[in-house]
Amino acid sequence: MTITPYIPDIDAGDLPLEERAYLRLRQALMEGVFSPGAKLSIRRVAEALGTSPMPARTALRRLATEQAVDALPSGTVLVPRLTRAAFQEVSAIRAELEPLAIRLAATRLDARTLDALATVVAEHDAARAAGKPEVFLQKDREFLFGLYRQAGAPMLFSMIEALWLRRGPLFWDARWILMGRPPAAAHRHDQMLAALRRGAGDVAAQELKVEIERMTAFLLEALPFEGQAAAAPRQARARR
Amino acid sequence: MTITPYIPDIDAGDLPLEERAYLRLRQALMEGVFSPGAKLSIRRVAEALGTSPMPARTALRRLATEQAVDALPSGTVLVPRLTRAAFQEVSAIRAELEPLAIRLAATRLDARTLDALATVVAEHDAARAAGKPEVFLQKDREFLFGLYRQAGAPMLFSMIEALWLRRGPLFWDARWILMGRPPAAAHRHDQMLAALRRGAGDVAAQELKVEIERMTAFLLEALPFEGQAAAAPRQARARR
DNA sequence: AGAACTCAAGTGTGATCACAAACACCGACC
DNA sequence: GGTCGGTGTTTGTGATCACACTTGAGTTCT
Repeated sequence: MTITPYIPDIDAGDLPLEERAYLRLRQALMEGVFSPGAKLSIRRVAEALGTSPMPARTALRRLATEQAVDALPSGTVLVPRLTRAAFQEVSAIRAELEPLAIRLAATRLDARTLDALATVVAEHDAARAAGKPEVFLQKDREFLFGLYRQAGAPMLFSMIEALWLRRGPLFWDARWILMGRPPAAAHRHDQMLAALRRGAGDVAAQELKVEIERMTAFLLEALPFEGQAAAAPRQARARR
Repeated sequence: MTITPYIPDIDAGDLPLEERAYLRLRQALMEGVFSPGAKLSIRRVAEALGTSPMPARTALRRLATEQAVDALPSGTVLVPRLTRAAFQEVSAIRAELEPLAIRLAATRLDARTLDALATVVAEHDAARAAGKPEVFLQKDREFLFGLYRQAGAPMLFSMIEALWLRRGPLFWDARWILMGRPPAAAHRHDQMLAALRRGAGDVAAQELKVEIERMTAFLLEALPFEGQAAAAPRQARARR
């Protein structure tokens, strides 16, 4: 069965084709366009992108480097299927890095940014009330990354992005479950904003850490993880 | 002046040329073979690697993706020159991730591994006494990464590697300064091992965090960041 | 009928080529 | 002397092609 996935376009400026291919695939991955376990063949992706295989090849290799996709020994690329252990690992790293980003951002936030973020939280809650999981998840991302961007730490930012990227396919499956959580337990974004307004970066960071750990525990219960997967990284390949 | 740096070979098994190119460049970068600010042209790297430009191109793009090198808008790749802020950022991330790795590893260490690591610490001290900075730094890496590998967290491991990669060129310049530090203040590896032997992973993690923060503070004082490096730019051996 | 084999289509890899933009160098000009 | 402009080179990009390996379906043999 050869599926040719639809890959959403982006508002590409004059970027090189390779860069555009990379960004488009990245976006598609984070939005859960590909189902876990799907095979991403170079030629087929190129076809879907409307380019020659070359840009698709480099883009896929780059994604494999940051472990956003898995690469088989043969070089074939698969959409990762997070195991229980891998999910726990991603969450543990998030629980360290994202609070760090909050602490760094706390010293640089101004009132205007805080107000903008409060709006995002309101939209987030509205999306939950309206039963729109896509908007719900998007606003969640928007709030947190809006905060992380203020940290002024580009490397940290891209590392966090990579973690979310890897988590993407899983969260797409979990979107209904996540939105259905009791609001009281669901998010602490209001409390975080309040802490940040009074300059208590450490408190906000701790709130976030708790939120991540709580959601992780919840999903470990709620989600049916499959036994095996998360292909091993490329090793020596048999060649005779 | 076209310098064609010597790039050390690796014990490549059967890997594709692109993968080998990536690993070789990565290794060279971490060992400080390239001086900060150097321009890495695709064709020249390919020549030094003995391949066509193609594998060199993909390898450089991959390194740029994980921010191990800097990419100009034109696509040209430069060896990063760490600014003061970037060095602080890398250190702050290390201070979160590496203790996490220690905590994860603590529950999985066995006596044999601990003994092997104790040997590495001994060699580390011997290298300091003998005044061999290359061995000194190498043993330091060997000890810590030997520990991190035991964490059983592949994604965390490769993120830490990426941080060291970025820090590589800087540390090469700092090798004499680092080795000259008073031994008492220099490393807490013995204390870490002792803590791990009695199962106190949190204590070991805290030791490491303190070590990282202390070394960062030390280097922020000792290294001339904005101007040019103290040591004469290490010249790569001309090849041809 | 079940298993091993065969073969053709599909796959990733890497070299080569064409092209446009960026760059460096050197002379002419103010 | 310093600045500007033109020109030849070098650079990154992307398409195309050849090749070896993998894969899977169809066939044949036991």
